[in-house]
Amino acid sequence: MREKKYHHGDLKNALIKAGIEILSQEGISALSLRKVATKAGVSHAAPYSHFKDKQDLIASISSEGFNRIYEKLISRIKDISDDYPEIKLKEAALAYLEFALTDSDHFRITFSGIIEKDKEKYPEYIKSSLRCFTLVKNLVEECQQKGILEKCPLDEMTVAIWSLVHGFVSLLIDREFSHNLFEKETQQELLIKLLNKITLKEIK
Amino acid sequence: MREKKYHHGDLKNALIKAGIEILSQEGISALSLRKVATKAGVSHAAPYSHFKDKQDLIASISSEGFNRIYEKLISRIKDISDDYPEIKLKEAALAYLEFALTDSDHFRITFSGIIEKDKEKYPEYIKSSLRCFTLVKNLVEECQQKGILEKCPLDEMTVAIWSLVHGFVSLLIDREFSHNLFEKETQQELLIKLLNKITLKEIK
DNA sequence: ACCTGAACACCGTTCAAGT
DNA sequence: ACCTGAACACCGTTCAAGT
Repeated sequence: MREKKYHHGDLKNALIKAGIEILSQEGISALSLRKVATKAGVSHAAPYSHFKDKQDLIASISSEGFNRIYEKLISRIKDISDDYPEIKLKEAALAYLEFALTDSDHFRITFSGIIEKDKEKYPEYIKSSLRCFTLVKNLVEECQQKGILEKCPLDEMTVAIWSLVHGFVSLLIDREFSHNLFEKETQQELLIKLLNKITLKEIK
Repeated sequence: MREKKYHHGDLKNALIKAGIEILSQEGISALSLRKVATKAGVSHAAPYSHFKDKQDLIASISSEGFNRIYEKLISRIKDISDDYPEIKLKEAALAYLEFALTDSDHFRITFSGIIEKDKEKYPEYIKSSLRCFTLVKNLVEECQQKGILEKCPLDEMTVAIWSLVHGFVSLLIDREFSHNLFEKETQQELLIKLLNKITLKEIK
């Protein structure tokens, strides 16, 4: 039972977690370094022992965003038979939508482009992002092999699928679709209909 | 030659313009009410005579974002014959991409969802946004009538097209696509290939 | 190595006061 | 009606100092 020095020994992760909690409770505009520090029970200058600046913390929060999306997709498709890649694709899209709806400010900050030019400075962010892209790519490849998706270059089809799903959920949480669009069908149903505009066989 | 009282008589628009300039020159993180006021040559409290708060100014900047997108699309397709709606659709998509690339921070703030729950409070924003949506809708309808796009419910196809294009350019300016994706083809070419995943006839 | 407290520049917002 | 200047609470960041 060794005593941890300072805080609980893993202040860095505690700060990331505190930041994500603030995002879900109070939203992006309330996310400040000082509030994150207070929430983690340390002084306002303590975060600077673990992060270069606020952007550095946001980069970590964004990486964790990709990690949570990855975990969510994986746990949603892991029990689906390889015989039905179109069901995997459908469930992955729905999981993506679900994350954006339930953790919308975390989703938003993950894709806020706040990293901008210095993206090379955040290798962990790149890694988490790429892992998600690869997951989608594998799903798309399975679908191509089973004749669900056209056999064009894999990267091209992956970008098409991701762009469609990402664009839809982004415009959705930004409330760009007028309300009467969802009288007849749910958001989930509409997303699947959109996917079916690209697939060769209908996903039900 | 009548003298205008205070400033130049249209401080409100001057503030919006100043904000957009800051966005293009220094980016979103540099956009502050105080800096906007200074740039327009007034005191830091002057904006409160024209905007309720910072969010209210951002709502106006976002409305202007939609207006500029609208003007850009219109001027790009106005000389194209009605016989080629697929060319109109293509040029509109390219214009959308162009705006996002050249004015990326203005584009980002327009879709930042900063309006959030109180969107009803910003009728001008809704109006500008809806005008863009309607423009796209008309293009999609023309394409459906000429057999370029499947004849499903109009709103459904419009959402599909807008989601695909919006998702692609959003992920692009957020640098989510790894660099080697664009070795063989340009961003423009890739966008058209994505569109062709949805169209019934190939757009060249 | 990790954290604190004081310090500084900057920000959003309010309000009494001026024209 | 429109703008100013002072005021206040809050923020990001730095730095000397403490353990």
